[in-house]
Amino acid sequence: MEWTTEAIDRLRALWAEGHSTAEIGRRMGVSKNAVVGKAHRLQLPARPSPIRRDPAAPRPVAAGRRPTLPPLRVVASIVPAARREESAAVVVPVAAAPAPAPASKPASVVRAFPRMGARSCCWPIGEPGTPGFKFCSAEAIPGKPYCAEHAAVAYVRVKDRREDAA
DNA sequence: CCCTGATTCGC
DNA sequence: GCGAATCAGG
Repeated sequence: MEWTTEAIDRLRALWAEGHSTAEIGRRMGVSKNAVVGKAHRLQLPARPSPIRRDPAAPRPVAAGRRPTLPPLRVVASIVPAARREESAAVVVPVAAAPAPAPASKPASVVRAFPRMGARSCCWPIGEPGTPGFKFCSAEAIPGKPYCAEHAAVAYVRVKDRREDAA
């Protein structure tokens, strides 16, 4: 979005008229995030925020962006099924997945992937891209990519994710 | 689920 | 600077 002076004027006007950020976004053809972002930068008068932010509060870590987890890119490609699990978040042993430089499929990982169709646990053991890397390979729960032991770790309820991820 | 605005930070 | 991702609340 190129914030021309005209666009900024319009944003200011709509903001002053009390439209919601999403509404302003719709009218201007941008996302509401773009609107709030720009409004914030312009230091337009803040709206009453629905959320409570204790100023000196123990903010989890980073509100906006999660800490960068390049590993998830690699791991996600290893265990795509896990990402589709409803209402669940995937937890992966971080130590097991420090992504090597390339974000695109490392051949070593591809080679290490268990034969598709073999219902063996896909839980990564060791470091992807290193010689010792392998998968758990215990018998997986039918319909899940992991054995019972690792499925218990891999699938956590989303609402509980914060506790675990913290 | 839908919605709200605020904040962070990779780009 | 931009804005998606994420937050937290209704």
